[in-house]
Amino acid sequence: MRLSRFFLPILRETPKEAEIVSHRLMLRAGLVRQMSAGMYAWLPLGHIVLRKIEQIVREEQARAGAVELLMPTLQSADLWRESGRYDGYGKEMLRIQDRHERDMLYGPTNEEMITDIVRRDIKSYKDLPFTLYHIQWKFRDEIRPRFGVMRGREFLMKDAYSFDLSEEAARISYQKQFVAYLRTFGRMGLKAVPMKADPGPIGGDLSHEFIILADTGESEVFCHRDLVDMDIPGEDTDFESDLSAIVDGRTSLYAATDEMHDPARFDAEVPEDKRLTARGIEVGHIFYFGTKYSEPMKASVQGPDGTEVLMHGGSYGVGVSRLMGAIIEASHDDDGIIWPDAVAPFNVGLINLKSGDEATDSACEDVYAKLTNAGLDVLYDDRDERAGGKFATMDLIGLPWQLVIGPRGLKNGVVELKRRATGEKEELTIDAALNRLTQTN
RNA sequence: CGGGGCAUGGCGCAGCCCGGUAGCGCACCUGUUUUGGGAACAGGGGGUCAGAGGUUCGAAUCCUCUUGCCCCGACCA
Repeated sequence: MRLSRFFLPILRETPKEAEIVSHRLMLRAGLVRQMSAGMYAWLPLGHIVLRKIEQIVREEQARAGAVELLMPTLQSADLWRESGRYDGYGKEMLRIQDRHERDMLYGPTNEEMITDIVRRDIKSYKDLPFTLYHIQWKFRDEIRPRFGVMRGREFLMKDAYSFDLSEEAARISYQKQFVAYLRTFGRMGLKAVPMKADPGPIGGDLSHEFIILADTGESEVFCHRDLVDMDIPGEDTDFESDLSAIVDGRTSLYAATDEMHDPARFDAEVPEDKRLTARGIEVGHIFYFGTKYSEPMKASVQGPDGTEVLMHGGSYGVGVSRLMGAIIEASHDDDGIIWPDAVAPFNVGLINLKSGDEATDSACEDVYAKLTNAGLDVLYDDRDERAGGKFATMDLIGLPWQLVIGPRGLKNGVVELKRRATGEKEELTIDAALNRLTQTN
């Protein structure tokens, strides 16, 4: 992509409404613009990152055996009356009427709808188990939206729903999502700690939140220090095998959010030098809720002996749009964002130090074509701008690599390659730079 | 919803107390000189001063109401 033809409105000064660093940087780097309280337009650069995050979520859901579908954003109130949540959900649910004055709502979550879909066609225990998910916009009419996309009213969420014949079987589905989440967040360069959580209005008796430690986190969390730096399960993890060892390895150490925190247990179970009290950002939340929805909505199958058995359910959410904020909170410096390689909107920023200079232009065009042909996503700053502004822009938007080409270097046959995360700069020949970039990406 | 605050060009702000018809920095456009880590000079474009009503010869400025947004608390991916 040529920057001269892209839409990248960067801000030199910080809009005053942005308090936390991720919000400031998202506005400054041209990722989002606020349209009204808690609702954001995703500008091209932000949209690319959103898609990258989604893609990682998809790949790990597939690995765990979950199947994607897509449900509507608007739902009929009748389904929620059936489950009993229409009155219980409160003002956070945006309620609307269509032209026939039918009660509708903008879905804050989809347990009812997925249960309705499943109950219509699944009649036999032989069809179980399965897990369905979608990545769809949700709306929760938050009392006070804040922190940019971290607590918006409209937000993109991955929500998965498992259906099993029994509680024991459902716990296996739960474990698959648990491990999938470890991999999902790990691939984004995040250290996510699963913590015992309050099931809240979704209901149920088994629940974990996945928390990113960050000073600007909304909740206080308490955990065993060793949980923070645990390795993520490898690509070769067999999701059809028993995952208990991986799950138990995390859940056996103390970790709790403030509403579940038990100071006495914390002190008793965790040696003093391993006690970690910090703030955290919730990026995922998983629940096992048994027959909470299948019972009122009559979602059952016939068992082997011919009797009706209620399906046991769980639901598993990832805040996809929130993750972008969380990633930036975890990875930035004074100059701007530092995207982890896996979610960076482009692999390389190519800086032409002297647009209009024939030799420099043609060297840049050549490099741009070669990198693009090699399958790399390149943002080529071909604008007729001063060098300082180009460097500042590239640092702000945080692409993993910056390749700098100017007439002075070309005279000596070298270009500069900079790693954004470390600030390391290296002068090397164009061919060496191309090799380095194509081999490491 | 309770408490606090803000609303003036794309962004950051001054002007308001003490009414006289809008200004600064950055950004943007043109030209010249520049050009290797946010250039200089000259010229220029852009504003229903959040909206409505009122007071007044005259309102960004004073009064009333409304709306939007932000911050602190209770809720959540």
